[in-house]
Amino acid sequence: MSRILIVEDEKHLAEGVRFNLELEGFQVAVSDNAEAALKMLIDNKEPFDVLLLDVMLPGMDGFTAARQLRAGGCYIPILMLTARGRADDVLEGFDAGADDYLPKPFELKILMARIHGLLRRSRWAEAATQTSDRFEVNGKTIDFEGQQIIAGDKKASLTLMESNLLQFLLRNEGKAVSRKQILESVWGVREDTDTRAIDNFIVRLRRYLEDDPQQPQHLQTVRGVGYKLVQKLRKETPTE
Amino acid sequence: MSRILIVEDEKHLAEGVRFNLELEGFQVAVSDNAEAALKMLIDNKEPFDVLLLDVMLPGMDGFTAARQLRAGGCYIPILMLTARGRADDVLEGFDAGADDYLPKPFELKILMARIHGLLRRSRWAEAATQTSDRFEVNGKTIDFEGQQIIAGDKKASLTLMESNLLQFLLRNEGKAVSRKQILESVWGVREDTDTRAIDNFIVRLRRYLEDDPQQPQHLQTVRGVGYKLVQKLRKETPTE
DNA sequence: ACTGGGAATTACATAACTATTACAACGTCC
DNA sequence: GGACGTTGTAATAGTTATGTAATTCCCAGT
Repeated sequence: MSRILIVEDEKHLAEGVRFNLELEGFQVAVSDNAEAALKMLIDNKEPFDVLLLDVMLPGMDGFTAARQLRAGGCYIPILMLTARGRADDVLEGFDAGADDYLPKPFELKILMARIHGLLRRSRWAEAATQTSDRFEVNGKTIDFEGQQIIAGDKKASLTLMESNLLQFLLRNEGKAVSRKQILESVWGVREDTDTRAIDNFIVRLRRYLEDDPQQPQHLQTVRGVGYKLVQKLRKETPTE
Repeated sequence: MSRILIVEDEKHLAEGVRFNLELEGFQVAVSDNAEAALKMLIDNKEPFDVLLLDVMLPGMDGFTAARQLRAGGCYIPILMLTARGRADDVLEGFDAGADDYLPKPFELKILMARIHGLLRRSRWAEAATQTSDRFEVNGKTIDFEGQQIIAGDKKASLTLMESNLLQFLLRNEGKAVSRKQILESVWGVREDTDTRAIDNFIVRLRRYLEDDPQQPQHLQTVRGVGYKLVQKLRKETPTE
């Protein structure tokens, strides 16, 4: 669960917010001065996910604290809280490196929404780093970002067209797609050209994917129509 | 330079904002309805860095648009603009996936500050993906601080562009990156210029990194796409 | 109903083509 | 003078065309 650090010198406000955050399952720490908070964040022993930072503090003020954090290479999301709501304050807050700014008094629901917003953004950012669109066919992993098929410890790199065609087939998994559709979607060709290019690529893809390319189980041909990629083997009943 | 998409049906407001954003050097596109905007964003032909989204729009409203974007896997930072300032609206905005919320009428300076805030957060998130600035490839240590490659007891200093390109490739390790991506991210060029500058730098990087530059094992070319940096040494473990 | 010939379709190998890439050499600009 | 970009040319990998074998399907003829 996410951890939140509150830097606020008004005890009762801090505790109220802490109570409500804890109700929502957050881990909360409270500090009443910026210096101690900076130390906690820079030590990074207890990593926090969001910083609620009051502007008016005894000693170092919130703007300065934010600036020092950023200067020190700490990019934790900062939600600034302040009694003052003038435009210049907001501007200075952003300039100091705040991500969001909430004038006091605030509604609790709004605070919660904004905290959740910041956390969500962090999650997205994190997810973006490991967003790999990978597929599995016949125990082999198809990695389009790396343009390769990974089978166990062996890797085979795909060419551009192989990759494009396979992508199209995977998008239409389970459906039979006609040669015409393939030509239009993968090659961007509209006229009916008598070409056996597709067949050739199918052959090559089968060699990557099938255990026995002669007896394709996954990349099946649909005579008179085109091809069909299926993930699971459906039991065929030839005895009838 | 960053690109901003404005979705706003009030023409004069949209143009006013556009004018000011362009003054600050942003590339700006304006759409007067959510449907067209969604298409632009999902096509992703012209990637945008921030979305300014009005809530009250003809046809699909801003909340719905935001929800559809997030559902569609688009995590662009959204700054919602609305004439209404009631708490519930703010809450619905956040719930829909907005990152920030600005009630109209707003001060231009505030808008600018918030846009810059969102962009800054994106940059930080991107920077955070590179955990360290010391990497290993093929037994050679790449030290970006000192702009050099250390191979055993030999050191070779990297030029600026060599370093930038290598950094980009390392950040996308295992992924095939297109020449266009490289041009945009490393050179900051957006138009398709027919240049072979990249090839040349690849050749030079290969001389640093590969045992046999003719047979690149780590800095592979992906014909028709671009290049791919792989750490061959690491075992592929799909267990996560 | 069974069978075999022929047409249509698909499989796959090989050849031909061509866009892309490798890389050296030359300019250019600080 | 070093760093960077451009241009020229050779090499090459990827794609398409072509040829032929294999297969499926249809339907007449027995």
